[in-house]
Amino acid sequence: MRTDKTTGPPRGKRPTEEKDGAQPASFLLTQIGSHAAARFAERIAALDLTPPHAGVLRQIARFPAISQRALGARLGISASRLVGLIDELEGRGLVERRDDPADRRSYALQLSDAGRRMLKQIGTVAREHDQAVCEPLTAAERETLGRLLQRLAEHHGLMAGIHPGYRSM
Amino acid sequence: MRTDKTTGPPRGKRPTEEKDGAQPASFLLTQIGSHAAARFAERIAALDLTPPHAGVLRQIARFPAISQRALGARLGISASRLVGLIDELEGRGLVERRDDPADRRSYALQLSDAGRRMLKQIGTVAREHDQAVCEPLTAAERETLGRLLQRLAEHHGLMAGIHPGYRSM
DNA sequence: TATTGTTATACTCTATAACTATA
DNA sequence: TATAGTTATAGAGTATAACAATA
Repeated sequence: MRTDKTTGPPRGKRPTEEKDGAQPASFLLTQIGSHAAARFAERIAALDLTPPHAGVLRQIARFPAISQRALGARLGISASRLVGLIDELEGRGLVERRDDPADRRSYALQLSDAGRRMLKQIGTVAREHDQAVCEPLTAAERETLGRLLQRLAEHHGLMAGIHPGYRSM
Repeated sequence: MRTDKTTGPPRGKRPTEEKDGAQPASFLLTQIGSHAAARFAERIAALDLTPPHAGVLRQIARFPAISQRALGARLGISASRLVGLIDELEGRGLVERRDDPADRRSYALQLSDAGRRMLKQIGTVAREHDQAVCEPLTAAERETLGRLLQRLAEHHGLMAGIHPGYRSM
């Protein structure tokens, strides 16, 4: 028997129109995470790269001689899509497709010297980005935030460099 | 004259292959935020809704009689895209396009009773989602995380219900 | 017969521009 | 002339399926 107060907007307290008090943490995570991803994409666009490009370079550095297939699986990117990404990076001399002596179907992906330099620049950009994102927090607060987020990431099975949202953008 | 140690993978310490110690908070935010968004999308799919649908319902509840144009601006969604979203919600009897007496070009969007009930269900799902996301944290830790995230959101100008990533998915 | 890289194809999502009816 | 909603169109991004070479 719902009492029929259907007309107005009496949801909770509605303190003001601009800010609700205390949103759920999960909502804030989605919102800030999306914002952070967009800002990072803007920054590395200055290097003529997209987030997927950066992810590819990082993973090749981490696992030299990895095959395209394995790399795709690791990043959550389809093999067919990876072809284009590697094409672009190879075309710019950042990545090399060497022959895999053990299996002539596969490539053994390697970073070139230029690729390693680019990765260093990405690191610099990433640190600047991190500074900007965490700007309003003290060092101690950043430490606290980092620990809590790390716990969440581990709980949800999110591993190291994998798939931070290599979609769209 | 760079000493030529170009072959190996001597980046930093490389403690193990599976987990790096301490990733930047910004990266964790992107990763967890993306994960949380995907999980929320899964949950409301059980209500036959997408995140943009939920955002539309929430904003109409918050600003009854809002026009489509204003709603789109508020959500960061183009006016043309909003047409389809509202069509779907209206087709399911959740939203009503009433005439705006002040301006015959505009609609005055309203939630129906069914729309309000649906919004309640979304609220329930959202709470379950929040629980799941924050599961490994104690109540005190959730409180701490929430405060830190709120500070970040305010610093970056992210307002209440706006654009938590109503893209793709 | 299975797998690697590749290509072809199709599908989803979304925005921009053009259109109408009001203002 | 400008604005609300709508429709048409086009572009970006991505995955799935088919294909050739190799295992």
